[in-house]
Amino acid sequence: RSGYQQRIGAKEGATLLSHSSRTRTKDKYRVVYSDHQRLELEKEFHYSRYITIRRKAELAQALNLSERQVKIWFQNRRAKERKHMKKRDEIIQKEKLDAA
Amino acid sequence: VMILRSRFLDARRKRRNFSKQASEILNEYFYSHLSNPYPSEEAKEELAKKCNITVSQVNNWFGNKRIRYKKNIVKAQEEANMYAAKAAATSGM
DNA sequence: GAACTATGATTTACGACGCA
DNA sequence: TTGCGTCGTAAATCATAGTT
Repeated sequence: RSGYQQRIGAKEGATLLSHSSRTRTKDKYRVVYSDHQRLELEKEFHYSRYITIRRKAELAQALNLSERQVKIWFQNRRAKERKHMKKRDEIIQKEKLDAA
Repeated sequence: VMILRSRFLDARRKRRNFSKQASEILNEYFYSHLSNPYPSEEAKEELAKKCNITVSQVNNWFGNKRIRYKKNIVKAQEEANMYAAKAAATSGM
């Protein structure tokens, strides 16, 4: 799954400039979460990488975030973990310089 | 507790600029694929190898490059439009 | 060396697609 | 059909390196 069909074939410039119609119903493109919100989310993640429906509702309430934001935060957090894992063993594989 | 852990471990953000040579390779790819500056996973791996950086860094580089390139174009265009309008108003007087 | 700019990395929020 | 999962990304923001 590489590359989005919608972009393929777009004319130069148009590709980069056209995507401006992104919906984003939020007032701000993105908000910065407080240290407290981040800490609590991080604690929950440490407890379990996949949050339950119930805990999601409780956390959202406690942190004054929407359940959607909590859901997406967990998705992003797992993506971050995968990215770090990938980067770690990419570096390990780089120690193939023994040949050199 | 882990409060300062983020601030401290976030020191991963210690960075060094890429070598002039690596930047050259990345820019060559970007500008020769301006119509679709989205390298495939394979292309990213090849670029990473040639630049001696990780694939994540290639991803970061393209992400930053695309948005900054676009911003410069938009900014230049707005400036051009602003002066064009100003010139039009002046000559109109 | 303080101010400013460039640049690499990280953080929110989605769109597109997958699967149960 | 709903709904959460991943993947790849935009755009904003952060932190530091480089420049003036």
